[in-house]
Amino acid sequence: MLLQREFFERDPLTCARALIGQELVAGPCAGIIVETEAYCAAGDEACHTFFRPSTREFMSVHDPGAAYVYLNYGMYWLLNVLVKGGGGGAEDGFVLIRALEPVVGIELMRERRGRHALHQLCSGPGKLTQALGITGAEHGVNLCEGPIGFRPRLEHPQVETALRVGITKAAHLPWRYLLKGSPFISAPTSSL
DNA sequence: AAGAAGATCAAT
DNA sequence: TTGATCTTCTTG
Repeated sequence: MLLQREFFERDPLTCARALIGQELVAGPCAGIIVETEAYCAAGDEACHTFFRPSTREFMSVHDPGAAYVYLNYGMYWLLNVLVKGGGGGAEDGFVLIRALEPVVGIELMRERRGRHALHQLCSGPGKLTQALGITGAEHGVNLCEGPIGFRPRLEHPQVETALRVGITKAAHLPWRYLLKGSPFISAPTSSL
């Protein structure tokens, strides 16, 4: 059973934290989410809605739980989930899926990635989409219906926070969430 | 029409 | 530390 709409009817910070320890499933592959980041539609200069009209349009026409997939640096697909806590302001936004612990379909992930080591398969937002076969073709699809979606997994994971990775604007906000002690995260944590 | 910026990654 | 590579948006 996949996580349903009501899970994504919360603000980005709450959702980003709640997704840690859950499983991301994509067809024959799956992994435990060990790293996410929250982006808020209002008051967050790093969120695409701040400088991209097309992203604001995307938010307005899609339901919570929709996949927001975009090409970064001309090379890598990044997967977000649209969340809507209501109000159309800071309660709405996106959660970026940044890293997984590979669990199912590991051989296929290895083929797609061209890497063998477990910790090199999904330890970054561009890596995990490649490992799971997620591209722009999935942009806009709803993740509550499969074949891509989220499965409940860990009951009470220990979650840590840190600064978001790779951004220049609003870089001081501690909106990165990590599964405590996981060796599968994308980068060392930065101090707050 | 042209340019800049960008939520990355792997090789040097 | 650097190069690869392309979409979106802004400026002329």
